[in-house]
Amino acid sequence: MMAAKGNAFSVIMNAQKRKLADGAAKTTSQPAKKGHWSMGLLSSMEDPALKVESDDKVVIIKDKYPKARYHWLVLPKENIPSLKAVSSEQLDLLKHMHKKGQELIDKTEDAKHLSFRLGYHAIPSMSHLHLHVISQDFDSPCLKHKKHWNSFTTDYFIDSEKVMEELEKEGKIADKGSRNDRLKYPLRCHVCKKEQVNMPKLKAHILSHIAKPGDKE
DNA sequence: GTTCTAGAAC
DNA sequence: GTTCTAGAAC
Repeated sequence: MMAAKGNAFSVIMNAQKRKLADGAAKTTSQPAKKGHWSMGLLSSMEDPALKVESDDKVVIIKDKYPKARYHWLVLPKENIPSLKAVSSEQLDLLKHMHKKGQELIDKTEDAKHLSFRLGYHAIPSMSHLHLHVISQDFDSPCLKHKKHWNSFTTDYFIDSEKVMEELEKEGKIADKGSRNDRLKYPLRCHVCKKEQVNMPKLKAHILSHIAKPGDKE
């Protein structure tokens, strides 16, 4: 019988493990270095297990922790840290990313009965510009917390069209840092807008909105 | 971004 | 007693 969950030894060891996890990155609060978790998309882009397709400008990967039945990321090969670094110069690139995402949806026969959204997070955790392409079932074991939910169902999630429109009109993307509070909004069904008391209830509820085989369109 | 878990909520 | 969430991780 090895150490179970709560004894003094495992408590100390787990605390130590956690320290080491982030400790590799910083000694003060400075820009994230290579190897820090926020740089993880760089290695994910080269992970054959995640890679879906690529061309001369972009790579498409499966999200490592998908929040729905289909959840891809479209990333430019060019190193663009975030929307803050995007100018008119990249408008064609953003259009191309959107087109590649939409094409992938269109050729995924199994997803024909699902709706999709393409968009960006207002304040992404991970560096390297990435366009989310995500089906709207949100049926996934990786969708666990309020933060997950609200990041895809409030205006913390900004449709790709809106971003491209703003870029075309303003020549840049205004800072969306003020949208951080969206992550703390109450849990609300994205289809019928009914508020749910907690995540397990929400997850059970949204299943009722997914079309089942045999349902009419 | 995830993991882990203390303490609140039930 | 079990479920669930929120905050630390330097």
